[in-house]
Amino acid sequence: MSPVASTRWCPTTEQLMILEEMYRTGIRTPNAVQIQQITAHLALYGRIEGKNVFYWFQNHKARDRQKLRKKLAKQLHQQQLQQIKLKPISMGIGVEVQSKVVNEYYYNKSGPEDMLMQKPITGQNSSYDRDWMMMMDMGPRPSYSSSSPIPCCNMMMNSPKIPPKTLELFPVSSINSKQDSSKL
Amino acid sequence: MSPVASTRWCPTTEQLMILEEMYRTGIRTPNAVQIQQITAHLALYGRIEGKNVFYWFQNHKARDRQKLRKKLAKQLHQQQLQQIKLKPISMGIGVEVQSKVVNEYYYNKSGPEDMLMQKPITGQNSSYDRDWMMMMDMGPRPSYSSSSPIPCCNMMMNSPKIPPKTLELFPVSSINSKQDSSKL
DNA sequence: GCAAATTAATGATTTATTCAAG
DNA sequence: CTTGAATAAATCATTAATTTGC
Repeated sequence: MSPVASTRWCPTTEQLMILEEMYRTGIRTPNAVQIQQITAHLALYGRIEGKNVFYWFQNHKARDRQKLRKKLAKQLHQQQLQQIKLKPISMGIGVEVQSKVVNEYYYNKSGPEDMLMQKPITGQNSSYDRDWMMMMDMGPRPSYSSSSPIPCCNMMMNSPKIPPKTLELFPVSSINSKQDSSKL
Repeated sequence: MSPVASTRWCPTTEQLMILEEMYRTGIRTPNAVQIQQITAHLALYGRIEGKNVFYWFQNHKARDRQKLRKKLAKQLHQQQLQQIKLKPISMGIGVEVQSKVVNEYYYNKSGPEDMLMQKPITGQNSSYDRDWMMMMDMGPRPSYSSSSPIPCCNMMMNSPKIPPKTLELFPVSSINSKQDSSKL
C-alpha cells in the first residue's frame, strides 16, 4: 500500500453529474473518440482516465437495465396484489402475501418486492401529527455503530404547539462540525 | 377571519436569513441535536418546530442539487449543439467487434481490481482514421489479467458504419473543482 | 386598482436507493 | 441475502407571485 494514490477512480460529484447528464441525453456506448473527449473534459474536475469513462458507461447501462427490469417486475406484482384485493375475497384484517410469482431475472432470484407494508399499526390515535422517524445520528453515517446503541431518535418533533424550549443561542458556525461533504 | 392557523410553516424573513446563512456555512443535514438548537434559536423569531428545520434543509439541499444539475445540463446541451454544428460526422469504416465486458461493481464500491485494458488490436491499420487507436492507457499493470480475454476497447475503438449518433461534446466551463467526499 | 385565474416556490410526505451489519 | 437505518428523489399540497380581464 503505497502512500500515494494509486487507488481507483472516485468520481467527483460534478464528474458524476456530467456523466449522468450525458447518459440522459442518450449516450450509451461512447466510442474511442467520444471517450477521449469526455475524459479530457472530466479531467477538469479531477483525476480520471479513459477506462474509467468506458467502464462507467458500461456499468451504468447495465444497471439501468437491471433497474428497469426490477421496476417492471414490481409493478406487475403490485398489479397482481391490487387485483387480489379488489376481488370480493374474504377480507381479513391483514392481507396475506402470496407466493412470489414474479419473473425471476437473472441472478436476482427472489426480489424483495413483496414487502407489503401496511401502515403502522398505531392502533390508537391514528392520524395525529405525522409520524417522525428520521433524524438522528450525530454526523455522517456511522460507519460502525459498535458501541453505542443509538444515540438518537426519541426526541422532539412531538409537540405541536409548544415551541421548543428556548435553549440558548449558539454560534452558527460552531454547530457545524463536519457536515456531509457533498457540497455542491 | 377564521383563525385558520396556516397549515404549514411560513418562515419569517429572519428565520430564512439565518437558515440560509447556516446553509452557506456548510450545514446540510443537521443531526437531531443541531436541529434542536437551530429550532430553539429560530423560535425567537417566530413559531417553528424541529421538523420545519429538518424539512427545510432537506428541501434546500435537494433543490440546490437540482439547480446545479440543470445548469450543467444546459451547458452540456449547448456545447453539444455547438459541437454538432462545428463538426459534422466524419467517421470511416471499421470492423465491428463484439466485446464482452468484465464484471464490475458500482463505481464507488469495492469490486474487482482495476481491470486491464489492452490496447486495441488495430491489426489492420488501414488508411482509415486512427484517432481512436491512441487512448486509454492503463497505468499500473493489473496484477493479473486472468479471467477473460479482455477485449476491452475494441467495441468502441472502431467506427462502424454507423456512428451511434452525432457525437456529443461537453461544456468547457470550469466550475469550482471540489473533491467531494473522495478521500484520497 | 382589484380580485379571480394562473403559475412559480417551497413546505411536507411518500417512495426508492444505498450502505453495511447480521 | 435479508434487513434496518439514513438519505435522496419524486411527488403532493399550499402559499406567494404574477398575470389578466374588468
